[in-house]
Amino acid sequence: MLSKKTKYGLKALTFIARSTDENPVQVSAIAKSEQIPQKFLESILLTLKKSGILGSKKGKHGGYYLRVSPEEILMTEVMRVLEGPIAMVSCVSLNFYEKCDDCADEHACSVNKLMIQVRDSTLNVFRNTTLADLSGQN
Amino acid sequence: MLSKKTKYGLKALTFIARSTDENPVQVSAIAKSEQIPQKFLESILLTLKKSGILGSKKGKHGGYYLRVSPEEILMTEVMRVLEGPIAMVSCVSLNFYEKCDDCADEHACSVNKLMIQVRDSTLNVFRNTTLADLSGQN
DNA sequence: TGTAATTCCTATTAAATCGATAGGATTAAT
DNA sequence: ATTAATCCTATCGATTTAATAGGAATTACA
Repeated sequence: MLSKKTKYGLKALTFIARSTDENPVQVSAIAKSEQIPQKFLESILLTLKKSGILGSKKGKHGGYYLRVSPEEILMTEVMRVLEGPIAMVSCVSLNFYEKCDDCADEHACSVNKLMIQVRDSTLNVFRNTTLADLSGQN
Repeated sequence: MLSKKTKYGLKALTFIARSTDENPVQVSAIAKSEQIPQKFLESILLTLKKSGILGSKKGKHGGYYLRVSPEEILMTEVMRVLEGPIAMVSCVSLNFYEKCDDCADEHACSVNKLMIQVRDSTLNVFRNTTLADLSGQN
């Protein structure tokens, strides 16, 4: 299941992408509009900032903004930052690979084979979807 | 992430599908071969039995067996029994649908749109994979 | 220069879930 | 009867998740 962190993060990014204002978007505005607990949202946007997807301005009239245009923000990147590995088992993860301890030979493992297919089909979606698609700018 | 329950369950089903023995397959044999805690595996196989995928025979020389041939056992069914919903959010689940409380209009929700695509691409894999594929009988 | 408004940071908590274990009841073969 | 297997219920510890709390740092602007 998708974590609320990811769900809130995606909604927030969509909100920011849709904003036409000159000024950066404030956490309070997003929280109110999207019904997200503000303090929780703060920490999520901070994560997105540290990963380089968002930029921020502190102090009065501060807030968050996209560092690049929505068309350039791929779901692969967003999902990895918010949700972690895209693969359902780490032994088929491209970016977070780890060997299974209970599995001698990966290539002989039936779960491995299945999960590679799931990973690839999911990746195919995320690689072909940008924030612009989410925010309806295409 | 895939739960260990599902991972163990898939491995166990594969093991049973590969068994050429006349007699049903015993939990102890699977546990030993696949390095799965036996008591945990017991409860997993029981779940698979209650769902109708496995049959069982009690008492001495008892064990578990497939109720239909591997080619007829779809991953959609197995995954739903072991892991639950295939969708990442319940508002796009076909078999476990639930409305989001924080979301007024589903069709206007950017997360919803994205997760429908992920669901469909994952379903496409599970609908086209049977236990026979996992156990290498094709 | 002071005050208000905002992001930034750390710690804590409550609840839920997961993985595993324990102990025994029930059933069937020999 | 005895043995060996599934079946059933309950519990436990660890981890993760979602959220809250409190305040430090920074900036705009009067």
